[in-house]
Amino acid sequence: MLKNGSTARTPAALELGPALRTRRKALGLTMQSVADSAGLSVGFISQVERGLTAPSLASLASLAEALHADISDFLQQPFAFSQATHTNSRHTYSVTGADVSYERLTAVFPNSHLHSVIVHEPPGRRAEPVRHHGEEMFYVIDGEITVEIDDNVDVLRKGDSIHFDSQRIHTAWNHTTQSASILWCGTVDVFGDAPSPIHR
Amino acid sequence: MLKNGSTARTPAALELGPALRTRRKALGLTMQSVADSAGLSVGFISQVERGLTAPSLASLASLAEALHADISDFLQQPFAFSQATHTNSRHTYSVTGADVSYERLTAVFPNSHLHSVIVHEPPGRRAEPVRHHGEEMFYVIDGEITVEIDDNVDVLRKGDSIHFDSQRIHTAWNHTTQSASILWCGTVDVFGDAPSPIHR
DNA sequence: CAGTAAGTTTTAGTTATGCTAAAAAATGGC
DNA sequence: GCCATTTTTTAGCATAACTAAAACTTACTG
Repeated sequence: MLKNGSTARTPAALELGPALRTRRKALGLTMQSVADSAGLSVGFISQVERGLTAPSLASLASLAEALHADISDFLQQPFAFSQATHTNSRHTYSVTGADVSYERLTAVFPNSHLHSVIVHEPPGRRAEPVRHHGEEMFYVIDGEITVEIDDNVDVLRKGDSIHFDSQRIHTAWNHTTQSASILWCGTVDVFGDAPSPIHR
Repeated sequence: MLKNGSTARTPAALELGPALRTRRKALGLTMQSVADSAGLSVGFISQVERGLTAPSLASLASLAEALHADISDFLQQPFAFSQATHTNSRHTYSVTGADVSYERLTAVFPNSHLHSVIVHEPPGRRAEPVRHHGEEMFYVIDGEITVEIDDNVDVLRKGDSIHFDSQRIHTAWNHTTQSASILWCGTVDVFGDAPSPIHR
């Protein structure tokens, strides 16, 4: 992989070993005991922790389990950022054609996952059902909307909320005759900061 | 790995392929283009997506990058779940001693990362500055609060919001004489549903 | 429907590396 | 100093990660 240009910045790999070691130490365990409970050899643990070798996903899974952690705990890199937005000075997006508008609440920083918008949904408009990665949460600031997840229909009124796995087929619409304001929050990149999803 | 008792439940592996495929489809990409940008072969992509083979961490990293996603997005087992909460019927927590109260908005499903609460913050109360993994977002439903991130102080009023990396040292308090209601949303497990990390 | 182009699956093969076992080297009481 | 424990190093094997190319699908186009 080293000769492969596209992987030049080898992201997580550099941190993986040390992270595993830190975790093991935090639990006060010896390489031997971890090796045993993960079904691997001591020497190998040593190699992995020092980044001399990368474990297979299977081994990493065993390791994580032995360390009572989640695989993903070892594969992320931290970063710092923060941003506030204020009611009056918020930039509003409108999709041409539709009369929905969005106010963006979240910033983008390397590896940020959380995104949030206030959506002003006009009466009647109905979006295509979709499914994709991530999770979402709606909180109704004003008005009412109907949410359909798989075959489950729910009416949310002011102050209500819903939280679901985006892999379920979902859609929502404003069934009333007045505009609704929704605070949407999720792990899905709705802004297309990352090169945007192309739908046919 | 098959003979290894401790890995019996081979967790993520089973879902990894499909997850990658879902993501690729969501982006409207072809195996060829993904293969190219990840520096891998088409056939291999096919094998991986159908779970016939497991990619190495390095390849998985390239893949994730090509799919504009984070490795960890693919290593969690998806599960289907959704839950709505309604204003009147929401369970309210109160921490004994303090007079803050919380209304929980999110559900827990395996590997869910998104958590959300409505926090009713009484005047004056001030929490310890902390830093930890994850991201957070506040939205002020009612009242006002002061948020301090690193050395940056911000006053948020009704309708304002803030989004930040939890690794920055942060704290917030209600500087007014009236109660404030905050919608808090983040990737941090504030409920302690997941087995908690062991400190020291 | 034939013709072809784009996408995906299959197959067969090689190379690389994930991983082990065992020996060497630290580390650290007593 | 020595012995017990933990970690590092080395050498080597076998698995499976990965490729290239051919076969199969699907869908469009005149």
